[in-house]
Amino acid sequence: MCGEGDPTQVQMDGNIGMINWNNSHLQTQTDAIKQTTNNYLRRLAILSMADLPILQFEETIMKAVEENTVVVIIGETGSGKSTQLSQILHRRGYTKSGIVGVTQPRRVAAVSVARRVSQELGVRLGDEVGYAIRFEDRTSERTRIKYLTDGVLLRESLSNPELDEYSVVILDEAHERSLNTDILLGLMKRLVERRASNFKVLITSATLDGEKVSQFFSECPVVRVPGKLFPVEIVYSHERPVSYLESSLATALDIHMKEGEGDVLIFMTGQVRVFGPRPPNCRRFIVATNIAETSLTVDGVVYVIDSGYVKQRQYNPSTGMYSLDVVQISKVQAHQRAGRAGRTRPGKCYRLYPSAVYEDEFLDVTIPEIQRSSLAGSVLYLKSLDLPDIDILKFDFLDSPSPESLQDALKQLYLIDAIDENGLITRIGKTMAELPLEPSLSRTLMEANEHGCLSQALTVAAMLSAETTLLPGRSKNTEKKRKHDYLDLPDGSGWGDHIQLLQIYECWHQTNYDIDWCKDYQLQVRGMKFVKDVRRQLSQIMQKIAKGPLDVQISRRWKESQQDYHNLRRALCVGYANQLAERMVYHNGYRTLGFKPQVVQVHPSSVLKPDDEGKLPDYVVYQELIATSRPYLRTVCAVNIAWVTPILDKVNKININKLSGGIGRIEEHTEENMSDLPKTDNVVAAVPDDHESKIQAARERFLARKGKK
DNA sequence: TGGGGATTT
Repeated sequence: MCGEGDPTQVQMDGNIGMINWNNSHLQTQTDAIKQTTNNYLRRLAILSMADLPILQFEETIMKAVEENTVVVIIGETGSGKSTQLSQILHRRGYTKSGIVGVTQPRRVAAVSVARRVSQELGVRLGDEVGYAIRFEDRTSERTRIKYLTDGVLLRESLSNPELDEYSVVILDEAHERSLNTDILLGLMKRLVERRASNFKVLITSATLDGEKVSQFFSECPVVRVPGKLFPVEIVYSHERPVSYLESSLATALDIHMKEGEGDVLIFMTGQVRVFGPRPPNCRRFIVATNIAETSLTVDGVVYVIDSGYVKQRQYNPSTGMYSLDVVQISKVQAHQRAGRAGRTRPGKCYRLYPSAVYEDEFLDVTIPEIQRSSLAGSVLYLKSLDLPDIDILKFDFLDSPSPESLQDALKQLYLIDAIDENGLITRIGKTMAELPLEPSLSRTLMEANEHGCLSQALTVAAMLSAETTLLPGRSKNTEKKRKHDYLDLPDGSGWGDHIQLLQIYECWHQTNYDIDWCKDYQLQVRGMKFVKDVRRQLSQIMQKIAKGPLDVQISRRWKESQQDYHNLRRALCVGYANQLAERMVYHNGYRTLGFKPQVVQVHPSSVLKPDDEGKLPDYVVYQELIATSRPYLRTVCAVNIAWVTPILDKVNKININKLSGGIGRIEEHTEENMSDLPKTDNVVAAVPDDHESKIQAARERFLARKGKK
C-alpha cells in the first residue's frame, strides 16, 4: 500500500536500543552530518505519528512465524505491513541467517518503501536496507532487508532457484495478483518444502481472500491486522446511470454543493476532459483510472465516486488476440476504491450502481492477471528453471490458467524453437529465458546473432520494450511550427514498423543521443532514454551468454548501403513465427496463421507500404494483434515467403498432446497411443471448419500461383 | 486511416 510510505506514518519504536547498525558509519564529518539529518528525520517521523496497528500484533505475528513456515498477514491500508514486517523480523533475529526480501509489484513502491525503512532504522539506503529494481541495484554485502520487485526476484531465482541467501521472503500486495507474484506463490510453495528448516514465507494481502491463500499453503495461519482507515460511508445509486460521465458530473456537483471540505476522487475507465465551469472556491476534483487504486495516492480525498467499471486488457488464447474491454470491477476493487476516501478523515463513497448489483453481479475478487495474459514468457521461464519436480501443465498455481492458455503458450514456444515437439526446453529456449524480453524478441536476437545483424536486432528489441509509445500521434490538428516534423523521420523504407524503429534509433545515435533532437521530432525523451538503457542491458546479457565480445555497435553508415534489411527481417520472421499473417488474395486484409484464423487489418499507424499495384506484402510478422474498433495488427514487418514456408510446415505438425508432455490432458489417451499418432496434417491444432477450409483452399491456390512466378 | 487501463524482467 502506498500509505505506508506516508511521512506521517511511522512506528513508535520501543526497541531503538536494539538497532546499532549506524555506529560504524560515523567516520567522516559528512557522514556525521548525514547521520544527524537521518536522526532528525527519524525523530520527526516518530514524533508525528502514533504507533501503527501492526506493532500491536508483533507477538501474535512472531508466534505464528516461529511455529509455521508460511504465514498469511491480512492488513488493510495503513496497517504498516509493508514497512514494519521486515523490521519486526529483523529485530527478532531473522536477518542473522539471511536476507529478509520483500517483493513489490511496482518499482516505485520498492524504492519508496525501502527509503522509508532505511530512514526509520536510521541507516543509509543501500547499506543494511536496500532495494533492487531493473537497472538499479542499491544493495551491498551489508544489506539485510531488501525490497525488490517481484520480477527481480523471479530473475534471481533463475540463477539461484533455492534462494539460499534469503531467510525470509515476504510477498507483499499479493491481493493484487500480479502475474509475477502468482508465479512466485507457486515457486514458494515448492521452496518451503525443500527449505523448511531455514526459510520462512510471509504473504500479505489487503483483503478477503486470506483463507484461499491459507488453503493453498496447507492451512497455514492467517493473522489479521486492522488498518488505520477512517470509516467510509457507502452511498449506492438506485439504478445504473445511462451516462456514467453525466452521472459522475452530477454527483460531483452535488457533493460540491452539499458536502463539507475535501477533495473528490472520481474513478472512470479512461481519460475524460469534461468539468467545464470551475467551482468558485477551491475543491479539487480528480478524475482517475484504476491507477489511483494502487499506484497513486492523492492526499486530501474525502469523497470517492466509483463508476464500477474498469478497462482491462484480456488475451484470447485461441485467436492470439488482445482486447481492451470495459468490465465490471470486483468487490475487492470496489473496496479499495472506497478506502481512498478514508485516509485522512471519515469519508463517503458514492457508488454509481445499486447495492444489488454489487452483491449479485460483482465478482468477489479481480480475475488474476495470469488468467488474462499470454503465458509464453512465463511458461518458458518455468521450463527454464529445469526443476525435475515441476511439470508446467500441473504447476501448482493459486488460480490456474486455462488449459487452452497453457497450450497456446506451448504452441508459441514450439514455433520459435524454445521447446521441442515433446515440450522439452531446447538449448535455444534456455538461452532465451535469460533475456529480459518476451520470447519472440529473445528468439529474434539469437537468430540475428547467427546472421550478423545482432546490433540492429538489439535496437529493435529495445525500442519495442519502451514503456510508452515513442512516436507522436498522427493527429492533423497539431501542425505546430516545429523545427522538424515527425514526418521527416525515417519511414522504415517500406518494410514496416520494426525497421522504422531501428532507423529512428540509429538517427538518434548519430546525434550522439541528443535530447533536443528527440524534442525536435516529438519523440518522448524519457522513453528514448529507457530504450538506451534496455539496449545496453541486452547487449551485456548477450555478451555474457556468448562468453565473449559481440558486435553490438551501431553502424554509422546505414544510409550509404542500400540495405533491404534482409537478415534482420529474416531474424524477425524466425522470432515471430508465432505471430505471422498472410495477405488475403484480393485485398490488403491479412489472415493470421498459427491461431484460429482471424481476418485482420494492418493498423493505420503502420508505415508498411504497398507495392506499385497497391498491394501490401504477402506475409508479415506482427508485434501485437489487438481488437479495438476492429482487429488490428500493430507494428508489422514484411517477410519473405521462403522464410515462411518452413514455419507453416511446423504449424501443421503441431501435436498438442506431445507438446503437453505426452500425457493427453484434454483427451485421456495413453502415452502409447500418442506416440502412434501419425504426424500428418490431420493433427493440426485447430481442425478447419467449412469456412476455414475454403480459406485454406484459396490459400493453396494462391501459394501455387506464387510458386509459378 | 484509428483511439490507448495498469504493471514488470
